[in-house]
Amino acid sequence: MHSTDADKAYRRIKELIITTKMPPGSVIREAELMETLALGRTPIREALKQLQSENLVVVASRRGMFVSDVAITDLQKIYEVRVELEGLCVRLAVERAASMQLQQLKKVMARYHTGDKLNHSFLLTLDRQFHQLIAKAAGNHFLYNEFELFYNLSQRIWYLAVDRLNPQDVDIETHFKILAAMKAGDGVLAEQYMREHIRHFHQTIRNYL
Amino acid sequence: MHSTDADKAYRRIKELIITTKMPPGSVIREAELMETLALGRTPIREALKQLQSENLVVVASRRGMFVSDVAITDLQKIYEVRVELEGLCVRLAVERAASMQLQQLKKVMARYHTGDKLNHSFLLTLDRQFHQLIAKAAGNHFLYNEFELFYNLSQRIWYLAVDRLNPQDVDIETHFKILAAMKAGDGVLAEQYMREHIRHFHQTIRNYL
DNA sequence: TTCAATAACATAAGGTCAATATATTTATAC
DNA sequence: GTATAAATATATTGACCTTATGTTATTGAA
Repeated sequence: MHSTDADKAYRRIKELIITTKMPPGSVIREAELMETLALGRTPIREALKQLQSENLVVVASRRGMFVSDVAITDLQKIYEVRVELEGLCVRLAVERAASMQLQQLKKVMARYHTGDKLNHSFLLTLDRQFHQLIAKAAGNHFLYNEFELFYNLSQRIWYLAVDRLNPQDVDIETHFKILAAMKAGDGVLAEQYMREHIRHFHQTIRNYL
Repeated sequence: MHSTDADKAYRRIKELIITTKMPPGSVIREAELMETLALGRTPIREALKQLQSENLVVVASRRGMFVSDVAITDLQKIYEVRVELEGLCVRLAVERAASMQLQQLKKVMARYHTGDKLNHSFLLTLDRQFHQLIAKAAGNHFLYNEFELFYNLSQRIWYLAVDRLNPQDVDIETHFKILAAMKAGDGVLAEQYMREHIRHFHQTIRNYL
């Protein structure tokens, strides 16, 4: 399975934007990215166009491209959609998740006990995997696409505040509650925990911003 | 305000796909679209790439592009997300809608009384405008983007069944109930009606499919 | 009948040229 | 001399066209 240059460009630029290595509002020069990534104009352009539709890049016709800005109000807007989306995810996951998928969740959470609880990037990876597995387990690829979009937007804002954040701010504990509710087959409770978890995440960031 | 060729191509091809003039599963040839739309290869490609990210086009690398297929299960998947998304839209709209936006809704609904109730395309236009106004009134452009995506997917399936549908199947009545609840400031009730409305829409189509 | 070589075809990528928005400079009027 | 406006230079994306590459179907021989 070969991935195209356009896809490589897409993934790399997306990573740069989410981690704020390309900070919000900064100018994007096609020529610069062509050099940096050692790729042609076409794949770069396609990647940027895709990122535009994901609200990570803004294109001003014949003026320039920019990493999309992050308004203070964006956090609220992203949060209020994430809560619904991922609430739905976990509710559906309880109905549809195969036992294998629950096992995967358990395995991911087991890493929490062995890993470095003070390492930001470790905790973030864990959180992403957890949410991704649940979104996958919902068995709805349309929903999964939306989940990815909003999780990315959310994560970028997290990176904006990362220097001021404490590791214990990452609320991994609720993951265990969610998982327990899922195993018990209680979709309503699992959703409630998920909503709390996401609300906590966003409120923590808001306090530091 | 000039729109680019790529944007024109995007809008025209999207319309062709949603109205099933380009039916699900059919082959898309870049060269053919270049002739039909009298545009170059670049804008066509950009449009198709964008439509790919909206689940309307499937690109098989170096093999061909296709209008995305519609599985029977897609209706359910799209429905279950639409219900949440638009439920949230109307709930937020009740909190945030300016009085001008409520007036616009009223104006759109007034057309229902004067228009041709047996004309499918008229009713569909009305329905779209109604849902769009509410989604806009929610004051969250991230959410609005998602709304558009899922409404489009939903509408395409509607077109698949249009020949077997009766005009009275289009449940415009509930629009009035939603509007009334909105004016009364009852977000919970408005959301409940919206969910019913969307459920009704999808169940009707399912019966004919 | 099966497998390998090849031809045909479609997208992927590269590079050039064109269009346009913005900044800069220059000329003119007051 | 200064301010305003027109003209021009520059920078950046938009579009086009050519070439490369990979996939599939076909054809022919073992």
